[in-house]
This record gives sequence, C-alpha cells and structure tokens, in this order.
Amino acid sequence: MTEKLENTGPVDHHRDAQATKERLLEAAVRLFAAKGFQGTSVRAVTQAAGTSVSAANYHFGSKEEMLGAAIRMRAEPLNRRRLEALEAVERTGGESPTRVEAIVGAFVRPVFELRAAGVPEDAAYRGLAARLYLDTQESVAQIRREIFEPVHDRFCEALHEAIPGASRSEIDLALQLAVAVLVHLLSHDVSTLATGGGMDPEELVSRLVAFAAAGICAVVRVDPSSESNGAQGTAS
Amino acid sequence: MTEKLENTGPVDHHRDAQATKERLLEAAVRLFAAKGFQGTSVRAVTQAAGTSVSAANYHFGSKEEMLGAAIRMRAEPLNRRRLEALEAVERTGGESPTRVEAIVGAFVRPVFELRAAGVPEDAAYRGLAARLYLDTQESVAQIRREIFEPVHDRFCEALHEAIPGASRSEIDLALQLAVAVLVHLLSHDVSTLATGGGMDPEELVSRLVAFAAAGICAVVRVDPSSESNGAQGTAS
DNA sequence: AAAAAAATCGAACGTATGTTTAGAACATCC
DNA sequence: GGATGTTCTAAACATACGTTCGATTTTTTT
Repeated sequence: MTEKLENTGPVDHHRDAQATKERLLEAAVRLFAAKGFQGTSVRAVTQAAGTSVSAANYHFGSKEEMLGAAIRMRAEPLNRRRLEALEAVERTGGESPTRVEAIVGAFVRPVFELRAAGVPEDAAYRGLAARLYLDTQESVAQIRREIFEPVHDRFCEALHEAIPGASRSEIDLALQLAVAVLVHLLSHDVSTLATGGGMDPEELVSRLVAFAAAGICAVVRVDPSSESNGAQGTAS
Repeated sequence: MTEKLENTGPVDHHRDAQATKERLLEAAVRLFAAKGFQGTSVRAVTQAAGTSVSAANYHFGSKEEMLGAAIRMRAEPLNRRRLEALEAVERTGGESPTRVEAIVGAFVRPVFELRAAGVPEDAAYRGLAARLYLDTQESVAQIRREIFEPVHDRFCEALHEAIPGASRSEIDLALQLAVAVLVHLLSHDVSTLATGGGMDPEELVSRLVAFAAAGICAVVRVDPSSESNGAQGTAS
C-alpha cells in the first residue's frame, strides 16, 4: 500500500521521496495530451519522467490505469470549480437568455482558469481533456463517462430549469453541441487561434460562450413540427 | 508505374479486374472510421478486404497513402455537393440571419445526403470525415487540409458576404466552431443520438443547423470592446 | 541492527506492427 | 509462344509495443 502520503513537503526520505509517481503523472498528462493515448507509448512517458518502464507498471499496473490516474488528478479540481461556478449562477436569478449564457460560462470558463486556481501545466491538461472527449476507444470512453458524466448531468438540470419549455432530450443535445464547441477550441491550441485571429484569449473564450449559448437557445426554440427549415432539401 | 488507369469499365483483365484495390479502399473507409488511423492495422484492412498485406502496399505504397486514397475517394463527391449547394444559396438572395442559416445548411446537409446521391457506405464515411477533423497527427492533418481547406475557404467568403460587419478572423472562428458541432454529431452515431432523444435524423440535422447558424451570428455580433461578458470573471 | 516491505531497475518475453522481398499466376504485346 | 509488365501472395524482416520477472536498492518496522 503506497497510496496516501499527505506530507508532500521537503522530506528527504530518499533521494526524491515519491516524486517518481508524480513525475510519471505529469509526463503522462503532457504526452497523452500532445499525441493521444494510442499515440503515446509507455516508454515515452517513462523516459520523459526519467525513470523505467517497470516503475510505471509498478505504480499503475497498466497503461490504461496510468491514463485514468492522470486524468483523475486534473479533472477533480476542474469539476469542483465548475460546480462552484454553477451554484454561484443559481444563487443569482436572471432571465432565460442571460441565464443560459451564465450557465454555459460556468461550464466553459473554469477550464481556462485552472492556472489561476494554482494547478500548473493547465495547457497540457486542456489538451488531455479534449482528447478524452474525442477518443472513441471504449476504455477511454469509460474513464470519460466516469469522470464527466455527473457534472454533465448537473448542468443539464440547470439548463432544464433555465429553459422551462424544452424537453430533456433537447437539452441534452444542446449541451452536447456546446461541449463539442468547447472541445474543438481546446483541441486546437487556444493561444494560436487567438493570436492568429488578433483576439486575446479572454475575448476568444467570451465568443465561445456566446456561440454556445446562442446555439443552445436556437436548438431549443425550433418548433417540433417544422421540417422545411434549412436552405434546400435534396437539391441536386 | 501503375498510377493511372482511366478505363474503369467492365474489363475482365483477370478474375476480378481491379476489384482488389476497391475492396481495400472500402474496407479502409469502414475500419479507419470505426477505430481511427492509429487504431487500425494494415493487416486488419487487408483481412477485411480478403487479400494480403503486400497487396495493400503494392497499390498504395504505405498505410498513410492508403488513408489518403480512401478519403479522397469519398471526399470529392461531398465537396462537389457542398459547393453546388452553396452556389444555389448564392443565386437566391435573402437577409442576413436567414442567409447564414442557408449557408450553414449548404455545408452541413450534403454530409447526410451522400447515400441519396448514390454513394454507398455513407455512414462509414461520415465517421471517417469526423476522424479526419479530430486527428491531430501531422500526416493526417495534412490530408485534411489538402482536401477540406479549399471548401472551407469558399464558405468563409460566402459568410463574409452574408455578414458584412464582421472581420475575416471572426468569420473564420465562427465557421470553425460550426464545423466542430457538425463533427461532434458525426463522430457519435447520428441514428443513436436521434432515436435516443426521440427525434428523427432529419430533425436532428435541422437542429444542428439552427445551433450552428445562431452561434455564428452570436459570435460575430459581440462588441470588440466588451470584456465583462459572461457570468463570473475569476470568482472564488 | 536485523527483518520486512516498498520502490526501482535492467533485461527479457511474446506479440503486433509497417514494410520489403522473391516469386507465382495472369494478361498483353511482339 | 516466348517476352514483358501487372497483380497478387507467402514469408521474412526489423522494429516497437505492453507487460512480466528477478535482482537490487531504499525505506520502514521491529
């Protein structure tokens, strides 16, 4: 049992205490984010962490469990901040369109504020979270569901209350699409997108929130009987 | 040199003519779509096509080139239909919000109409197109740019004309976010999403178009000087 | 200080990968 | 009908992968 060790202070039990496990986790976050799960070998992670392959399997048992541990480490502070922000929104009232945008903001903004919250290497984690959403491999999808589904459901409820007329499946679709927009921005380098387009990152996030909130409202407002909605049907 | 062979007609050079190459391409589309590029081995493709590994490398030279050929085969009809639909929209006038939705529809709807256009296995290709957008591996990203960037630029121009007040970078961001929404719907099984939510696929597509169009309009309408836009800044 | 447990390492195992090679079947051309 | 080029195959190749094993070092316990 090497599970807990609260005092991460400057103890010199041996050369670098249990730093190996932490170095492995940080290297895992960075590499999995940069090259994906399948694209990253255990050897690449251990090499980046300055240790051996067997050390990784000693601490995590398998590559998949290593990914799970790396994600859990970073996802928990994110989930906490998201729920905090949502509760803050719920305490202050507001009309429907404004409220939707506030809820979306509570979901989106914490991702970009991890550094401010004291969690380092946030850029790498953003990439990892995006990977999590994009990977369709079952073992990865399982980790994703385990970690993000409770928070997703919680935001669904909040949206449902903010948009009383909508059905549960409409809300669910709307939130899924909003998440897709966020993930897209995360999977591409945010700073590149911003500077390339002449926006500072904060403005980029605001526009993302505006896009998603407007989209959600639009999805939900569609009349359930309308069919000829777009430009052309099956024109050829 | 086995490069070109224009006469794809019913010649019976030997037992099944050049059917091997086509069987390889179809198996490649299906498997790459289902399990991604890295997750699909050359052997899996050749086994599904009922041929040998060396046949694949004989026809394509490498795994990457096999992916490229598979994508090109399916992407060209899609691109053609998208541009046709866009031209149809441009011939008919319309005010800004309606016009944006029509342009988005011209981008989105052809993806779901490939079967109607006579291209089989469209479901598999939808998955492959989504993979293309999600994969960050450079060799895959290169194929994506080569195939989709011209069409993307064309739609950017159309949106730019439909929304006169917006800057080029705003339009680019808006279209990227719209693409993200489409890709998300493609990467998950559309029919599953639809039946699970009690919508028929056509309605789902209409809602997707509505989401993206509303989002685009919202992104572009943001005042370039506003900053306190969302719900909370860095509350904690 | 002796014994026990935990942590780490180098090396190996078995398998799977993308690619290459040498040659067999087949069609086409002179 | 033999020469030629195309299409395909089985086998081998070299490498990379995730995991396991035995031994060694370090820390904790007694």
